[in-house]
Amino acid sequence: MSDIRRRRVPRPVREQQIIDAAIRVFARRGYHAASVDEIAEHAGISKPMVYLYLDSKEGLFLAALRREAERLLAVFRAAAVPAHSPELRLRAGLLAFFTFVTEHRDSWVVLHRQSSEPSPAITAELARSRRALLAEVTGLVRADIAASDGPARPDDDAEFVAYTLVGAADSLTDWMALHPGEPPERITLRLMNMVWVGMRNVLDGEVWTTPSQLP
Amino acid sequence: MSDIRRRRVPRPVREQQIIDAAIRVFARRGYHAASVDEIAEHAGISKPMVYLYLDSKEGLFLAALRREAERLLAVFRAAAVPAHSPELRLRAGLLAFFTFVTEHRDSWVVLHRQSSEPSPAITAELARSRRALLAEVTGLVRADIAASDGPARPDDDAEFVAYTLVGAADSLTDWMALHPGEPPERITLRLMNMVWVGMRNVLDGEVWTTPSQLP
DNA sequence: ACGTAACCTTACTCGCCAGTAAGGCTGGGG
DNA sequence: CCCCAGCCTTACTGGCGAGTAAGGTTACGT
Repeated sequence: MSDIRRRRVPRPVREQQIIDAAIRVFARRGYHAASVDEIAEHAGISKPMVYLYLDSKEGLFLAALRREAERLLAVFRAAAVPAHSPELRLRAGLLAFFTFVTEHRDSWVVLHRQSSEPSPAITAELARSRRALLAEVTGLVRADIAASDGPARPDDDAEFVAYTLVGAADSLTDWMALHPGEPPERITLRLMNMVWVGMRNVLDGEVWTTPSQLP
Repeated sequence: MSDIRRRRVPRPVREQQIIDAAIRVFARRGYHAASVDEIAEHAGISKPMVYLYLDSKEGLFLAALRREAERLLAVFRAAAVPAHSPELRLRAGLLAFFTFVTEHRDSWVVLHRQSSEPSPAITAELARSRRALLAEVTGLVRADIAASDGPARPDDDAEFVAYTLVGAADSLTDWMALHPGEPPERITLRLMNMVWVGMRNVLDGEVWTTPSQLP
């Protein structure tokens, strides 16, 4: 788009352009249906360049995956700093997440909606990135437990809560698509509202009991 | 496996066998990487039979999708009957869901972990099945609102709660894989515990407020 | 000025797999 | 007993797309 039609771009720049294009195409078509030719074209380049710089289709996908996973994790970590109280850390983390998804929808699609791909390497990398996020949230929850006065709970519980939170946030990602007006702040607020009290219940070992006898 | 090697199986039976095989293979490989040949082999048959009965690879996938979506929805509906109180309905529904996933893991993988497939028809069908589940849950939540004494809440809230619940349950599906011993009953209990109070908060319009000033 | 490394292209090969043509079995109804 | 409807097979075609061979072109350092 610049005035000078920049041919002959240096490698590091071109690599990022290729990854940018890859994310767009992978998000739209999925790993298998995406063709390297189409990605090359989006990057304003021909196919052999992709192979020269990124080795293979799988290598390209992995590079894209890693870059975006890194981005998301960085944003989350930067937001949920230990300076805040547990509640505010969680709130900030959720807000950062919803904001990221809003602003980088394609990245999110590639990051999350691509399971059951053939290559073990890809499956592994996908799992790794999700685990990293889960670990971060689990850490948050555990910190909250440590700060609270209740008895030490088994790790299982922190993990359980983390899975619930991440899954809920993930699904609300779809809800956002249905309500384009809704700002991330409102979604975060509602989710906090819904989840905060119950979290304390689980972590304090309080048990929900069936209000009348079971059938 | 039976004593008589049953060649020449009647069509309706064979169709179900093909769909059974398809679910196993699609779950393992994903839509694109799965080959019709492999599915045919799993069904103890040759490829043209698949095309004769199910038309195309896409038709086969759609048939599998529809059958399993139907199953899951039926199980959920049967459990969450209106006879119970809202809480017990939700509990029963969640329990049915977790039980289904435990017993039909492949079906669940095909049903949920297959987005961003090329064909619009498949994307549409996948979305339809998820929407059906969400609609069911939203209905439950709405029924709960109606039963409660609070002011009429906008529909948005019921939908929001439903997305949260479905997403949480979905993600806990992964948690189950990590904790094979855990029975569906315990998972359901914990999730109810975590979510029930907060649900009331959201539906009653109570607002979580930041405990100290925001950064 | 000019060589060379880095950038980039056209024009292939080759294997895989969806889909099909052409016809062989077999068993139940007349 | 015999025939035909419905079950099933082997053996193809055709195209798509990952990966590559072979070489052309620019710009930067000296």
